Amino acid sequence: MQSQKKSAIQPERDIGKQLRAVGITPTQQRVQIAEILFARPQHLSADQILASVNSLGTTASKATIYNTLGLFARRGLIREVIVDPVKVFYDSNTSTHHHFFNLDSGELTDIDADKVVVTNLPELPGDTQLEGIDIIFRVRSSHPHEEN
Amino acid sequence: MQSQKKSAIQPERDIGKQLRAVGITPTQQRVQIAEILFARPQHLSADQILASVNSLGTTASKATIYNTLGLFARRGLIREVIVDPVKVFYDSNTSTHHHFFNLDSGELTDIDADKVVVTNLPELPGDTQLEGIDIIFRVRSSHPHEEN
DNA sequence: TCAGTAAATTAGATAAAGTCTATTTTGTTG
DNA sequence: CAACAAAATAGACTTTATCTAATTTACTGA
Ligand SMILES: [Mn+2]
Ligand SMILES: [Mn+2]
Ligand SMILES: [Zn+2]
Ligand SMILES: [Zn+2]
Repeated sequence: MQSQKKSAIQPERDIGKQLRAVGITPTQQRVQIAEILFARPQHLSADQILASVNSLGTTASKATIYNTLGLFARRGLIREVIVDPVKVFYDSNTSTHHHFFNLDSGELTDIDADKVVVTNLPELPGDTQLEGIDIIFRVRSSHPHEEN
Repeated sequence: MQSQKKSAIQPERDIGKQLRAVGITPTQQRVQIAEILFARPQHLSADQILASVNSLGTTASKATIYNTLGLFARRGLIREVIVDPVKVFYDSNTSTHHHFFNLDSGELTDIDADKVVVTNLPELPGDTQLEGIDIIFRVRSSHPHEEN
């Protein structure tokens, strides 16, 4: 049993492989960020991720957070969701799906792709190719709404 | 023909009525902003509207631009479109429709509602009411795409 | 082991969109 | 014209995100 692997769970290794699989060198910071995001399907802002990383042992700078999130998104490990005018959400659920966005709470919720069926599609503008379709159901918490 | 209306076109009056119809006092600045937006269906940023207003006779401050756009949106005269992470688009087309968003050029284009048919709708989360559905087709100008 | 190198991280400056506050301007009404 | 309310304004401020120049880390090959 000398030079054998330890039997303890090594999630870091797993994530390391996941990152290498898409050509990303798994640094300490990147692994931390990935661990947070990939723990479960969720929607986090850069700020939340920064806070989360720095609440654990290792810290990462704001610049690294943004660099890493951009890199992960370009490599398809996460998805950027633009629904809130003030900040981007990073979505660790990369399967095709849609969103409820609660305008009152700012909460973002997943909708399974098969819950929404789009039958008729428009033809694309000349010389463009489709990158993706975003469907957002904007909802309000139903208490008597004001206007003005 | 003494106290009769002049025969010249008076678009200001028209816009004045449109504003009053939704309970907005038509001030000089608001009318200017409305004239620019309502000239045709289009997607403009606050910055573009500010520049446009100030290139004409009357000027308006940044604060007034934002106040007015917010007011118009709340009263349903225009629609806010959230697709670009860095700025909001104000859409003078308030009929139900969807959008192409060209990620390369930042250009936003309308899609008639009847070009896209959504057959299956998800049930809303408990105690929320639907405010609207946004469907965005993200496209790229088709030249060999880079990654990294 | 260690020098050499490239990749990654970092602090902090900077940029841009949008909001807020205190003040002034404008318009209305008696 | 006086009194008042609504609207506009300058500029300070906040927040998200990017950029830059310097430092740190990690890998490679002798
Ligand atoms: Mn904003
Ligand atoms: Mn942004
Ligand atoms: Zn999602
Ligand atoms: Zn539109």
